[in-house]
Amino acid sequence: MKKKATIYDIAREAGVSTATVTRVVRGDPGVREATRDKVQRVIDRNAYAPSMSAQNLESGRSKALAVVVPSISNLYFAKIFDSAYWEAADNGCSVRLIQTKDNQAISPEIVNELIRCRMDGVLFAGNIWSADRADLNDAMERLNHYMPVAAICPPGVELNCIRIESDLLNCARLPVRHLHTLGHRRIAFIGGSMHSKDASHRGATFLEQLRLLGLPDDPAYHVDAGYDMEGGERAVLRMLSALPRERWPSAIVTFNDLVALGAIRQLKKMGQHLPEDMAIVGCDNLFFCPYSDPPLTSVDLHPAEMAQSAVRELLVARESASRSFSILRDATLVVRESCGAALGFRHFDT
Amino acid sequence: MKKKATIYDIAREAGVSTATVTRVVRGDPGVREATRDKVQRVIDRNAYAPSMSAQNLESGRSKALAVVVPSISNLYFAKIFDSAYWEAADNGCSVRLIQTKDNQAISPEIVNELIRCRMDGVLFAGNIWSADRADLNDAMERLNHYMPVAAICPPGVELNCIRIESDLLNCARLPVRHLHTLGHRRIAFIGGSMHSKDASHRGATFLEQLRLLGLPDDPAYHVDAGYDMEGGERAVLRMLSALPRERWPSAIVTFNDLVALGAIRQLKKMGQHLPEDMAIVGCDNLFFCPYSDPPLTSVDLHPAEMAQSAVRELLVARESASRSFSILRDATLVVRESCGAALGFRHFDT
DNA sequence: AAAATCAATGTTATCGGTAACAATTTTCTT
DNA sequence: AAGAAAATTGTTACCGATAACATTGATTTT
Repeated sequence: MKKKATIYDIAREAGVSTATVTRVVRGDPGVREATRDKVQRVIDRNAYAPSMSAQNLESGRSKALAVVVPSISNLYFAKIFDSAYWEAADNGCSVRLIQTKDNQAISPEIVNELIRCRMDGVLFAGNIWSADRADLNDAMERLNHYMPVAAICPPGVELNCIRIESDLLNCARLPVRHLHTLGHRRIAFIGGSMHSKDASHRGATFLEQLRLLGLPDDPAYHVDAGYDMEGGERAVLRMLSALPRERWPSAIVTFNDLVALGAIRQLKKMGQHLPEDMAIVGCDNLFFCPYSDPPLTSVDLHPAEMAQSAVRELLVARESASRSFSILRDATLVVRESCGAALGFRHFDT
Repeated sequence: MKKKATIYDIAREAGVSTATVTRVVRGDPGVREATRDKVQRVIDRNAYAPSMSAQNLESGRSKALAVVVPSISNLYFAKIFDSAYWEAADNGCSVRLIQTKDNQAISPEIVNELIRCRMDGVLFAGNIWSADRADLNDAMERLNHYMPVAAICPPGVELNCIRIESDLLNCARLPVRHLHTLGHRRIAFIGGSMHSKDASHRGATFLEQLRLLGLPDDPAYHVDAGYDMEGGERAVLRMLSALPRERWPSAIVTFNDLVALGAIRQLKKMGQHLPEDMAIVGCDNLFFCPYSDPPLTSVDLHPAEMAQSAVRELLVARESASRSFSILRDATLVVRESCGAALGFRHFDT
């Protein structure tokens, strides 16, 4: 590897001052054509580009945001990052991706890293709010010294930052109402881990909807399913094994599409026909929903739009002072065949 | 936002020199307990952490790698990034994700950005090698001034960098041989865009395998399918519509699992039973393969391991000089039900 | 008690770039 | 051609941290 060129190397080799090199690099006016050419040739020959560290140090700004997620291999978070990435790029900002090791906490190490990088803003997605309150407040406090903070979180969470709220109310209401309209009366929910506040929040909202419609909220219809396919399979097996056939639900609302995928597989293994014997609704509207068998009805929380809003607000907050407010983007139910809408109204309460 | 604290602020407020602050931050020995406590309190009160820009400038190293991919929403690239991220983290390195706008080129802007950031290394995934040769060599040349370069690419590509080769030979050979063993004689390939060298390389390898086994390499069995589900649907429709029923293939090898998913849907629409009427093999072994209907047999190129190797080599190359060599990780065929292996040997050559 | 040793802390040049201003040319006036 | 104005180009302090070295003060040695 050749020695990395600095602006001094370029200036010396071109026989000009560093200021002139800067002018040429930035395309500033007020440089004689001949000088510009001469300097540009030296720049090209050395593959020179000004060091970002030096620029950031000088300007005191990084022109970079951070997005903190549990895992980018999770399509939901990938959508969020992707959207944030391009929205920031449109505004001349880069985005750094930070993954959390333990899958949930907002650790002091991460806070430190964010501060060290002097980010212009940070967006948290994934359930940081289930961390210990004191730790969380402390982290927010520390971060707020240096940068605006945004978080995609359930409604009503107390967080001293820009809150982009997931529409968990509709996330539970839309599928339940839809299934109710189709004639379903025994509706089950297989939700994420009950240890997560996010998941239990969804579970609570789900139960509330059942009660509003006067439907049975049998605890046997509400089981922990984790966040993935295996969880979905196990949850269905556990739930149905524990119930006599005549008390089986006629519809299952799942925590997300992955859980739904697992649930579908397990139901098929148990000889159920979908959607005739059992309706299924997922959440996140991932790319494969139209391609599952049957095509999966799913709630779309519009993660990309939430991320876009978050980035916009962060960029605004860089300048101004307002730091704590919330934004909500309504969820949408995307109806496909797994909920059995095409079958028309039927009364499932045998 | 409070004024961001610098090491000078901390030093002044604690009544010590900057050197002592640095010592406390790093936990260096040789600081009196009382002094350490005093300084630490000021650090905590101000949520101070040393500026990375300043550190990088001083040390001349960024301790950061870059991973350049077309889109992180693509699960294959997400796996690569994820793996690179943690492998780098284990070695005290961070990883920056860069997405390419046009989905394939290694643009001068990206090269410039990489140099500006003074990355310690860069890993390219996605088909940069299909760019114009002159541009590509130029970009490599420029990058090599500043950092080691690695690329995940097809075998045999001429690239002046560390090449982590995808095992495209087996990627075509394994499914074709397997299907042949099961009795299939008319095997089709619906591949990525024919404009991409990667895709055409796979197509060529596929045809070669057919010839080696003495199977027909009818051009009608080889159609462009893009990279996603829609492409798979269209490709199947186009291929089968153009053929009389008796010349339909009995098996289809697809470019990747997404294309396979689309193909499966289209085949079902056309009334085909899978895998009895038609065997399908995908590629990438994505998470949903066990959950598709039928569960999808797929080739695994082990992207995570490739990324891990790439990062290791990049970290080694930081120190040493060797810069151009290649590594190959064998592909694996993961047999599930979509290829009909469970049905036993049958002769499909009606 | 003076000298030597060691522990704790301070000083300063430096990294690569930019901003603000200073200095030098060049071009234009009259 | 002298002086003014405009166009180029150069100089230097600074951004925040660290390394290398310098200094101070305390403790031990003789």
